[in-house]
Amino acid sequence: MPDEKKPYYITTPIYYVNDRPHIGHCYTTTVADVAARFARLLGRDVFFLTGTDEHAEKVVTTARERGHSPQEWADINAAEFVKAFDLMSIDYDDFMRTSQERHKARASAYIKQLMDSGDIYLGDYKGWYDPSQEEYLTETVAKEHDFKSPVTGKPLEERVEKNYFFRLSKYEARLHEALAKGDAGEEGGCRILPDARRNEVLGRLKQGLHDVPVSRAVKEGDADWGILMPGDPTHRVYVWIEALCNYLSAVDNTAAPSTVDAEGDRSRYWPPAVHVMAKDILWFHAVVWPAMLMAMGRELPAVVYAHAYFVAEGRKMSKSLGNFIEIDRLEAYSEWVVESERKQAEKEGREARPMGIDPVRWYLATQGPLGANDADFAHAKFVEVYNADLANGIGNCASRVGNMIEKYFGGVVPEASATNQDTQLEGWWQAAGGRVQGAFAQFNLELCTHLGLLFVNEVDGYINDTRPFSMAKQIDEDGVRERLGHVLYNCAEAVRIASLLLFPALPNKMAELWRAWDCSPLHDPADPNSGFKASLDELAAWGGAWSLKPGQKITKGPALFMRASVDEAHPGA
RNA sequence: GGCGAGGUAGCUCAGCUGGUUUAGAGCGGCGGAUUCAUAACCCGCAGGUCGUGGGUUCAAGUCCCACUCUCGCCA
Repeated sequence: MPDEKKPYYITTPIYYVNDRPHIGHCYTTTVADVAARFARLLGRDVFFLTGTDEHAEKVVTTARERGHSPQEWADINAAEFVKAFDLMSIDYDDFMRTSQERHKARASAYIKQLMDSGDIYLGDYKGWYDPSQEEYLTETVAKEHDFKSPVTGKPLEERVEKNYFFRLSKYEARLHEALAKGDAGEEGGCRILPDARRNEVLGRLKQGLHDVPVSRAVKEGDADWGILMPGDPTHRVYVWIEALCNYLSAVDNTAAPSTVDAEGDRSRYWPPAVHVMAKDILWFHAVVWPAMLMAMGRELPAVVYAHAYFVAEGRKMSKSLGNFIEIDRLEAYSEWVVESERKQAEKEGREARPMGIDPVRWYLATQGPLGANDADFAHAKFVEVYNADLANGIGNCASRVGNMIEKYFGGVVPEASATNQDTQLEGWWQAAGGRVQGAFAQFNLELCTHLGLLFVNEVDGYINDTRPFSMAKQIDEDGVRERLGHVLYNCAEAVRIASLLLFPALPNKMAELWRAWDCSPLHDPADPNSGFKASLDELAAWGGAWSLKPGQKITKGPALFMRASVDEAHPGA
């Protein structure tokens, strides 16, 4: 037992609370969840943070339109995210809401520290103001519209306003250094992944850094929403800056009130192992945030991972096309009862079961835009991947192994080979199992997951080679029963080990398998979010303490994943 | 406009510093074998001008140039 578990802190962005949860939020969060589950499986002391970003001005406006206070409106929408992540089987450790006192107090303290050190100063902000919309436009947008309001067409006003700025320019050299160290994998560095994104940041960094505004002037009649600049109630902390602070505020035990008093000491989690996000907010996370941390004398996140986007049926998702894949659509998939399951259930005289959320998680985790390129969420592809990996893969394999043990050995796990005569599967695992740690260290979740699937393929091949079903026909002949037992033990043990690697992506279904096979490595077999009883190297040791024991009962149960057909009625419409 | 990535089998992609063979994998498709299993699993097949045109070299998806198309980042 490793007595010292290395902390692993992973975060998603906190999501804009005015949004409705959609596939983008779910993707980022699922990726983080899969990573967190792998980390837990590898025996790490994991802290997984997600949450909502609530202090935008738009929240005030929308709340007013709907007849709510900003807080009420934020409560309503934050609850939607909680619900969505619940649906996705996300096992986060904390859900940070920026309107919570703990965050406001700590974030405020960070800003004050930066003001005291001179890293935040009062300066002049020059910009193009659209009086009709009461907002500033960026230089680009202003130029695009010929310095006229995009809405009313009236001329924009060039305005100067007092603003607080963060001295980003001061940290240019140190940022270069930190990113270089991150590339080299050195301690204290900050690594940007994937590489294509790192290059973009580096390229932009070369053009030099300007100080960035970190406040907005408080206007007459503004709602009391957000965090005021410490010592200056005429300015509010810009939401972006404040939002970034949540990563620190969630685990900080120095600012008041510290986590020691409120949540328990979480300081061991800093710095984060990885911030996961979509590429649009990379700059803030890879440059502004690390610079702020430097200014505060804090350690930097080890990895900043910026994935690309999901598109829908080959088309970019947009409001105008109205083709956003919202949470309801993912929920519909989880409730999909495929035809083959319906028929099978009828035959067996049981209730047909929906496929659950795991197939959606699987698709997101294995087909998602983890690299620099966008990925497609298409119904036909969903069905293809579902059939190939889940129904024909782990589902079918678990089913054929379970069936043979039930049929030939009355559902009792047979004796393992004592003679070491058959090491095909065990050998495969010994060769491949070690790759999991390395792949995880590179944040290569696809490989981690894929290794589980490869092992399942190996079992399928082994069954075809050894033909236990043929042996069963001569089971009364000398030694056949014993040999058959060995073969099936190997199959079952290999499937058990594979299921460990598949668990992070398929927590519900693998937990179901473990219940059926009476071998749950979880503290509470009924709860896929309960912790592991040991770490992977122990749990997955062939014939080790956590292996299947001869004599234990295996129940075949209904198939984990029944084949779907692109032709049948589906929830994609 | 500036900087960057890339165009390889129907689809998604591997192919590092040029020469292991007739350019690979997965999925789909096609054919075969098998029956423990979910029309599944296993085995075999895909003949793709490696975006276009030049060039370097004994030898180029793999280097150079031009062109073209797609995409990303930025102002």
